[in-house]
Amino acid sequence: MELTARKKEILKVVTERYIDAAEPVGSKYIAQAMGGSVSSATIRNELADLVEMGYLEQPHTSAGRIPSPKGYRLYVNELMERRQVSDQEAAEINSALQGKMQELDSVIAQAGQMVSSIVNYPAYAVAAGKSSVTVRRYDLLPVDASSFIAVVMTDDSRVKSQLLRTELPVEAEQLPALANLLNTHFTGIHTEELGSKLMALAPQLGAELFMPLSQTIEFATAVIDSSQRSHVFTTGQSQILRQPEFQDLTKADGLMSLLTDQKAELPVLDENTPMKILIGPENVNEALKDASVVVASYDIGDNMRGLIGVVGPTRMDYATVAARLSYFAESLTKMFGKNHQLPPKEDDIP
Amino acid sequence: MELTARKKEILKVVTERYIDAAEPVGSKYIAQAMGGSVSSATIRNELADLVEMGYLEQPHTSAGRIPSPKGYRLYVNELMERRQVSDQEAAEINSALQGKMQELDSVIAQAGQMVSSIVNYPAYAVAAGKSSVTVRRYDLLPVDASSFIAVVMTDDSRVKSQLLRTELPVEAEQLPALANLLNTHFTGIHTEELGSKLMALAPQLGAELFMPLSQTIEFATAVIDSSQRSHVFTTGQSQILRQPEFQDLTKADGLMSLLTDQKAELPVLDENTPMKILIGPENVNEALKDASVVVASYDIGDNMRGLIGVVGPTRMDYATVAARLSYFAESLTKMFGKNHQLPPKEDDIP
DNA sequence: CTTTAGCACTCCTTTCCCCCGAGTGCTAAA
DNA sequence: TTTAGCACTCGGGGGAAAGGAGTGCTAAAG
Repeated sequence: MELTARKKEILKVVTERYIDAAEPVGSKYIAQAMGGSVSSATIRNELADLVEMGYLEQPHTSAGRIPSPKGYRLYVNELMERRQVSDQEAAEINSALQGKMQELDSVIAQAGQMVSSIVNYPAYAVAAGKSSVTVRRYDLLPVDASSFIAVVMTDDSRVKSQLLRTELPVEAEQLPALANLLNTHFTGIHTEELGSKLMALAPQLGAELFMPLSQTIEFATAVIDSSQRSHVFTTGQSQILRQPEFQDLTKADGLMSLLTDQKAELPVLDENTPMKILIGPENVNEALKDASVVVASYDIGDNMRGLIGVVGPTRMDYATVAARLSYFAESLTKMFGKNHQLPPKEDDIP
Repeated sequence: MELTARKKEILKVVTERYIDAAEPVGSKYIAQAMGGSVSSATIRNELADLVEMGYLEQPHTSAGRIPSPKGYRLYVNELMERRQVSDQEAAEINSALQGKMQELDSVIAQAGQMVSSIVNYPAYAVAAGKSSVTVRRYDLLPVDASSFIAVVMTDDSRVKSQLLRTELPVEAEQLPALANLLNTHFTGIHTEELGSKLMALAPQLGAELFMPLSQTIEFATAVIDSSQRSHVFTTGQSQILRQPEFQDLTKADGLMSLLTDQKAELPVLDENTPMKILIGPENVNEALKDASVVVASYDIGDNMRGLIGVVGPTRMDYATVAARLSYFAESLTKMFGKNHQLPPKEDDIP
């Protein structure tokens, strides 16, 4: 059977109406919405076809129709009018982004919050880690006899520091030599090698040098780890309780757990994809089978990307969410790009 | 009317039964639970008294009784058997705490997670900030012509660092002098004074010195701010959906919002109080009026305290939660105390 | 071949009612 | 003061019935 223009129009009307009202849509409404050019009986014939073709579903015999995931997919791909954010929305987004230039993770988390409040669904923001981070440089600063500060700068320009306590006293004079050792042997290499290289060097060093060296390496490893790990921030979880489809506690529970305790399971985006819409069963995660996700990415700099996603019912307002989300992502890209350097990055501990 | 021993026993039976079953408790059950020494009719007389005295409530005329907040309060204060954590529980807690010695905020957030999974209620953890933090020391490290690293150490022994980009080139040779300036004029003073002092010094400095100075001060201000701000971490929110009393969506929604988007509203503990139980209407926050909170504090060192709280229905199992929470808090205090110094603290960005 | 009016039919939802039973409150006796 | 006895209350469960939105089919019209 062929998907005529009229069938598509009907599908569009059904989808948009269902997005709005969360109730099955009847033939009479559709006929009216289409300007009354055809009767409801004609519509009913078409509806039967659309059900047969798998674009619509019927909760029960005498109910109206709702879009199936396949129907949503077609709607999103072809039928949906790509909305533009209004000037007012754009102004709101821009003003919200103003002066928010803080540490990286904080900006990212706040972006999530803003998106959630803009679209009225829960949102999540991922600070994607670079795949392989190495240390570019070490500095050691004397504090007192039993402690010093280690400063580690990574090749993605993050700088982290920590106060380290030593068991044996360390002479302030030894620190430059130690730093020199670190900078010659322990820069530009991956985590695993750090340990082995340390072991290789161990015999040549006395305990009073080895200990602070190993502490610094341990710290550097932690820095790299946290730099590589993606942190996920979520907000607006309570929004899902306000959606009629999640009045059913079991569904809400699954989603809620996902959004609070299993954030890492939330869908991400492979490189080069600016935005993606995942509808119901298209999601891999079980808890998301009854939900949809819109996720977009933005550039941060130094080959790094941020991710921002919105979780809602399959019935979610894709046009609006997609428009706002992509505008938002673009704004973030611009914002990070403007200071054509990296933004002043700060340590990122979740 | 007097609160006889038997009345108290009845109140205890009712409370514990209700905690367990979440259903109103009838006179027959109580008579049986008390060993059958008295008849249900006698119990009914007593129950009527207890209702009159405000310790119990009756959902409707022909239903059993449930404890009122006042009843819970008496139960918690007097009747509840202070539970000890079992050896097994203690072992679990201890093993969970092993090797978790990471950065401060991370430890604290994890503590919240552990508590939540131990008690099966949502939990929150607060990293309480010190009231007035000042910078103890500055270091400036050269990077290249247009950037340098600022390292700031606060008087609560946190060390933070950031890469700062300058607009005008900075000579590496100027940095020590600049650091010296900072260390003489900008240590040990509060945030507000930092700015004014900077202004006072401005006329004496050229732009190529003033800019990096002011950037460093700005960074120091941010460090102090984030050090003073309390960060709240929450987990296990989805647990509340599993409580029968929160099947009512509106109540669940309020609590959920509180636990996800208004964390700052969660009750804290004034100094010197090791643990507190807040029952239903005793809570100030509207969303918590139908819930109870058990919150405990532990010592971190340097006069700092951490807070850990559990949110549940008023019917929550106070004895178990309180026992586990206080054991947990004590364990944390011990853990932080063991390294009688501060644990290696790391930068804490939420 | 498509569209349309007409109409019987389906099935969900709401409402009402009735009954059941747990539990009470009261009375009167032990 | 305690207890047995008993009438009474009230919420909850289970149909049955009414209501209504919407369908599917048929037959006629375009």
